[in-house]
Amino acid sequence: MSVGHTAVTTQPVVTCGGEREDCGIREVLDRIGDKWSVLVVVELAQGVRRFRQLQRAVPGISQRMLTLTVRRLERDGMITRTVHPTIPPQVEYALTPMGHSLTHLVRTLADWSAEHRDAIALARRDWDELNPGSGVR
Amino acid sequence: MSVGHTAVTTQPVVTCGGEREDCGIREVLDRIGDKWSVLVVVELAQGVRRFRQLQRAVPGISQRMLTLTVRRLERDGMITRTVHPTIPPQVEYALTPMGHSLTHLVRTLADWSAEHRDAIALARRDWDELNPGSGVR
DNA sequence: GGCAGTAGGTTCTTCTTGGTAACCACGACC
DNA sequence: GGTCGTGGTTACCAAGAAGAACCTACTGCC
Repeated sequence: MSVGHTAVTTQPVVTCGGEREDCGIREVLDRIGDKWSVLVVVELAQGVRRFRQLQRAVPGISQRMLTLTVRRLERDGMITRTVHPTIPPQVEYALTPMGHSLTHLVRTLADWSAEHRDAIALARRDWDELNPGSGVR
Repeated sequence: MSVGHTAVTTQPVVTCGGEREDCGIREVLDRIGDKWSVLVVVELAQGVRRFRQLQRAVPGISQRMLTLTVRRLERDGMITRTVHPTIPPQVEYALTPMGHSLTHLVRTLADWSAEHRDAIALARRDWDELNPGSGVR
């Protein structure tokens, strides 16, 4: 911003570590940014769970969404799926080490949220008062 | 809280800080989990930007999506929008302190992503080999 | 006069996400 | 014999997010 001989157009000050703009943020968000993944991970952080247990622990999730969510998490190596060939079949889901490291990340998110929740709610109220009926939400 | 006289069914081991399952994770993800917010925040972390600058810096974003994104970020108190009543009007976007704290969070996300990217890609390939044509993505 | 740039707004269409419901096999329970 | 519970799958559908294309109003440049 200050002195420049030939004008530095856009000097990267806080890049993401040498990568372009994106870094890998989009990848993470594509993975856990959906509606249910983090909730399932948080529940599995408490211990091994079966399908119905998960469904009951995550209120509002449908069978299909839970199926899709655990499949994706399994595919990404975040959880393991163990089938016991009993009748009726028992399927157990558990976090992998990588899935467990994800819980730390989730914790960071939660901490940030708790820290700024009030300020955000306040900012929203102020903004909504100044811009009534703008349709932004 | 601890010792229960009538059997504690599921003892929370890694709760999110006393709140239910959710904590504030969903709030954060609802805020930054969309396709563009983090990218705009990352770009603004480099300094003050104008509308067109942002649009050029975030490849692929449409005018409308950029408008919506900056409006929402402004509403949540993450960025400020300063209009200079010149002709043509100049509008400058900048991070607030809270928006800046968000960049730290984003950094954490990026670090986690960089650390586990390879392992995830590997897990995916293995899974896709074992489950061909399952339709999961 | 015509084009580019600036900061959007408006409308239309497409794509993705998530939800609902039905169905399966199998045994247990009543 | 009907229903429940288990762990799914499949088909269908509604809502919202995103994209594309057009519009404004204003000025400076050639």
